[in-house]
Amino acid sequence: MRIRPSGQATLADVARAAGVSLATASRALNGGARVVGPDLRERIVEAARRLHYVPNAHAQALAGGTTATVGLVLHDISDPYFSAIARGVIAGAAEHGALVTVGTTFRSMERELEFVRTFRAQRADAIVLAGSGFEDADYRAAMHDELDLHRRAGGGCAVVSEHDLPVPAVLPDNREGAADLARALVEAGHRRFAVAGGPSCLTTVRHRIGGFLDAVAACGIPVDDVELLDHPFSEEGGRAAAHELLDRRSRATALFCVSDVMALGALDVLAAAGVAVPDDVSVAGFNDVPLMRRLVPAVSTVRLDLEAMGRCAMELASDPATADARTVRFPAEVVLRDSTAPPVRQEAP
Amino acid sequence: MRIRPSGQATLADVARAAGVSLATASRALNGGARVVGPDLRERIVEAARRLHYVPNAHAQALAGGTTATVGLVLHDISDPYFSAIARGVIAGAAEHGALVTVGTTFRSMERELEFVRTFRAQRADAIVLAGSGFEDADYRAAMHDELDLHRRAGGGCAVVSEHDLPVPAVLPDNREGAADLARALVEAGHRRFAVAGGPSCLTTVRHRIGGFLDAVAACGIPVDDVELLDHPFSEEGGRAAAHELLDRRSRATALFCVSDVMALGALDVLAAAGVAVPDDVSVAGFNDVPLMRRLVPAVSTVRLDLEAMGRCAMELASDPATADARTVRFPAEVVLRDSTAPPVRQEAP
DNA sequence: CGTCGTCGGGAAAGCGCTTTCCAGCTGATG
DNA sequence: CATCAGCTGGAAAGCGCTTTCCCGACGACG
Repeated sequence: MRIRPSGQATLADVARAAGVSLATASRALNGGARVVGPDLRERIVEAARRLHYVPNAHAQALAGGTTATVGLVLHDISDPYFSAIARGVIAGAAEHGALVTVGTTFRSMERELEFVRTFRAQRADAIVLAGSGFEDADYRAAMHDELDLHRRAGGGCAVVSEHDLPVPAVLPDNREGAADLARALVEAGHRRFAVAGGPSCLTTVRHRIGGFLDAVAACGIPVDDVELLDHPFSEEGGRAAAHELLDRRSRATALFCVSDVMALGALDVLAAAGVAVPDDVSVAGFNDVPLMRRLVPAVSTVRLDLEAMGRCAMELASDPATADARTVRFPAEVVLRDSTAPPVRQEAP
Repeated sequence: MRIRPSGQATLADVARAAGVSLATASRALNGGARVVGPDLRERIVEAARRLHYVPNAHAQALAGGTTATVGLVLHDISDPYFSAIARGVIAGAAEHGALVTVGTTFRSMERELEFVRTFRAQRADAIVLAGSGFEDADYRAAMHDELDLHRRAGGGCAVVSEHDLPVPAVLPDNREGAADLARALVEAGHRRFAVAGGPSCLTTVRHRIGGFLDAVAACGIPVDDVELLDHPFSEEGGRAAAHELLDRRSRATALFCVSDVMALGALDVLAAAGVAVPDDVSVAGFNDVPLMRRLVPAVSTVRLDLEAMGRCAMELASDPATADARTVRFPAEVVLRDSTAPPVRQEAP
């Protein structure tokens, strides 16, 4: 960005000021394997303070081969889903004394790959991919290569959510969670469903929809009767889905949104259209982002412990014992609140 | 964290594979000031791809003196206030081709200083401090020194919210916003106020409370009658404040929480205690974090364009012309929603 | 009293890259 | 035809640090 005239005191300056060699100064300040005489040590530390010495992390990384940096790739940091995960990752990294660099992709495969390359260039100790993977053969192959090279160079990595990559992964029970939700809705008496899903190129979306449909089918309800509303994986997408639902005068009694933010958008539109939730239609989301509990009606959803997942991903990525692709599953627990209820409308035949 | 056996292809490998010198390889891959013959260039790029060459960012930084990195210090990334600011900073940085490294302090002055030092060590191009500063002489002096050294070394920096430091700053109109809110409440008929504030060592808190009290006083209401509830600057703090309010059987008709997350906590407790909002007591927050609009009742607050503020801070921090301490003010706009209304309860004399 | 082991210190070799400076070549010019 | 720009490629000097290897000094020991 800008030219940086060094201006900073270097270790050589400190060594000179203290009247010792570079080696001694380095040892005194980093407390390496070797010990430095207490008197010299004192003098060096004092000189460093006097000169406002700050080691150059790049030089250290270059010379020492270590960085204490982890790269985190996610879609959008202001999305509560990702910021919860990020919190976990950052907390986990802090315990390792590492810093987290964040790349936000806004769901672009290219940007995702680019960030991973950048993190490789930074020689990040670990790379964590949050957010689901794309179901795209080229993307998967490219990402596979990148991560493979990264690991071969000694770096760790982990993904949150299904990526279908042979790397350590934190896997929420998307399928099961969605299936449980479906069963709960069927049990409550629902027979006609609508599903608002994001772009089906996202693995997470496919799994959640898949789990939901399978369970519905298992309950003896023809899957073809389920209305699929394909819209972006965002609040705006949720809005669009609700609009489509209204436009086609859907007779669905329950709407499953594959993510809470989509549910948020849908609820907004439904409320504006005067559709009562849950009386006219039940609505459920997925993730149990903090605010779902607080809305009126409180939104039914499927809970995931996002922060713990982030932390776990960080552990997996930094654990050298994870050379093999280990996998940690996280349970998804259905939380029924006020936005879902048995269908009450008398339906036409 | 771990030892990194290099394993990666280096520029030297690429040069050798292409049968050229280091210099040429570097020039071909970075498109520097000098041109490389198209045939050689092609050969080099091809070799780089074949070897999966990724430049070592640390070596580049060390040799070139440039990093394209910005350090962001904030309290908690999962707090919507900060994640909105972070989004702005990250977006701004992306436009400069820079990456953002995030340090979360959880409101610890020591950690804040430590992160700034770390970012200096990384030779970050810019350092952005989000979240308000602490009103602590030692902290201020230390931070002043750090930032001064950083800038003297050619780095940029900026702060969001009042820090009382001679560096570029993005200043929300905390005082005015709180004062406007106070006036609006007085106009609505309120006379007895309670203010839930975070620790008064935070500048932001002081300004918001100060602005509120000044305006109240200017309306002829004795400031001593305003109940000050001093609790942490968090949802938990908001809860505690509400509890205190209930415990002391306060007769306040309006509760001003200095931040939305505090209001969130307070509303939760009030609802649980059967206190009706706004009928029994009006509640207002500050920041207009996305979800405030969605709660029932929708929460009155003071809007700040957080993302724009983050973006602006990034610009200030990266603009070399900002050597002098420039300041950009952001307006704070009162947004009255359903959580505030004229007091209706007949009050005892 | 000579020798060996140990310990604190220094010299120097890189880590991987950018960039200056220099050399060789081409083509234009007097 | 000799000379001089004008280019393109290479050699090498760092950037600031860690770490290996070496060396001198000192106490212990035979």
